[in-house]
Amino acid sequence: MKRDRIEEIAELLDKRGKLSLEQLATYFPNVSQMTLRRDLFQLEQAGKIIRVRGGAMSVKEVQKVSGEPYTKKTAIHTDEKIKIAQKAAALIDEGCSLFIDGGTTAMYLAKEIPDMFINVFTNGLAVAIELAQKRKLNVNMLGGQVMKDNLSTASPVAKSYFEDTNFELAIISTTAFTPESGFTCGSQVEADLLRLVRRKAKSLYMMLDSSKIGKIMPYTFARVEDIDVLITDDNFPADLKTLFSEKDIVVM
Amino acid sequence: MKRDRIEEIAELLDKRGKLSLEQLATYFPNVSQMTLRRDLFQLEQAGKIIRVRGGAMSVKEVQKVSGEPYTKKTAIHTDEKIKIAQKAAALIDEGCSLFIDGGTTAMYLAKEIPDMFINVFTNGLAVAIELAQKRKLNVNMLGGQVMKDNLSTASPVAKSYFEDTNFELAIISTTAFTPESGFTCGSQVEADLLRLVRRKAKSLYMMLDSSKIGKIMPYTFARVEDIDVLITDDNFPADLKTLFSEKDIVVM
DNA sequence: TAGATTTTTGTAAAATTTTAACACGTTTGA
DNA sequence: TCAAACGTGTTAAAATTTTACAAAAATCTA
Repeated sequence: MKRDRIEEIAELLDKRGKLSLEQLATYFPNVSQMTLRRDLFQLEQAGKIIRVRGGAMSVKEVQKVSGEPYTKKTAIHTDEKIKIAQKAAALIDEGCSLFIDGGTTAMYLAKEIPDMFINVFTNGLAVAIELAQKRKLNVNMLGGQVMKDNLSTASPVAKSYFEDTNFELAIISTTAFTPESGFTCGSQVEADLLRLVRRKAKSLYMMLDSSKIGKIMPYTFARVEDIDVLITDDNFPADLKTLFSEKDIVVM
Repeated sequence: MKRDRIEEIAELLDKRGKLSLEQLATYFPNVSQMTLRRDLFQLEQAGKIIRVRGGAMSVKEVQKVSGEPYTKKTAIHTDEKIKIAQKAAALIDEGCSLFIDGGTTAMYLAKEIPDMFINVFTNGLAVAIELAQKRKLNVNMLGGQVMKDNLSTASPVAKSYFEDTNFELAIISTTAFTPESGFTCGSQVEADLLRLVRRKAKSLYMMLDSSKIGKIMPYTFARVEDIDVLITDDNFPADLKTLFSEKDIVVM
């Protein structure tokens, strides 16, 4: 039981890279934090993890040369995003061809996608690296100028790149949403890219964590009626839910 | 002075592996612990160290353990590669536009390039992420299929991408070299890309760590006479040095 | 060069996390 | 069966980190 738990913790850390003690505690509700602490201590002794203030991280994570998440402040709304990502990952069918954007939610989606034969296009550097870990999966990176704040690329040249590529599905996450302005983002070229993706894809799934509702960014890249499925979390307001449902958009 | 101190801290940590804040404080008696703390925070952001309770440890230290395919590669001959990267970084002038490839040596180069106003094109995902950390620097990522073994992209589409872009300098690293076959790599599309880069760039600097001498890969992308500067380590054989020098190629 | 603005630094309190100590139930093995 | 060893939970104490604010230094600008 102890052994099992410790192994589970090690696996979790390998998957997540880094976990706080509180997050660990939610995974193991029937033991105390002190016990988990002692487990972490043992794993540290074994050289499998590194304890950092607030929790621990897997050694593997550090070994990824410039691995992103552990430096980033991914702390915000992580759990919601992971849940959304899990829902989205479940919607992907083997053999399909899809586009994923470069946001942080997309990053979690990349982690959750199981290793299977699919073609993925992305404009996210971190997303591409994460996906490259999977053997069966084929990753295609969109080129362009790298945006430093979210590690994704965008460029007008993408248009020509897309000419010869096809994908059935696009799963994108938004940084801001209001019913009036629709889904918006902060950069002109990014909006251009996403609009292009929207037109290219047969279906468009949108990942929206509820913390982004009510925010408006300068450029609209999609409106409510443009999407086919909305993937969100439990805090999604009921009135918005009906708004989407009325337009035959699946909310999950 | 801040910059210097931070660098000193990074070096110290690379040497010692792990240091407590108190130990650090004895090394820097004229600044407060809070300042050191902030320095460590910055270094953590840059991905060079990991802060642990009580102090910090260098990423290198952790990386010395075993790891994944890409990681494994980076672990070998690290010190030589870093030295080569430092030499190469010193050759970059502010304001210029250059291409860097996606290899592991290029990764170290990316780390060594100071934050200045330059334009960098790269086909390396990890390289792009590393460069994106720098404020003044502008990064452009080449798109294409992601090669999982070295986290770089290559695609025939790159050709069209390059049509409107210009760079004076290309610094690329090779995976194999012999005087007869020249600089070779393992993938057809990668060779295509590098040949294209070679023709686009006014000057071509090649990074070659001596462990790669004598190895041959299937595709030649450059011959001895194609390059302008060869950047290598101290173990570089004297006879090869003369071979390059005879063709007016700077060896350093 | 003076003045304004930004950056860097120091101090001390507040918040958080970790450790230590002890008690209690369970398992193990003679 | 009993005792020793082990795993666990609870609490208080210790240590570390973060935050907030002010002062000093450096940089920029007119």
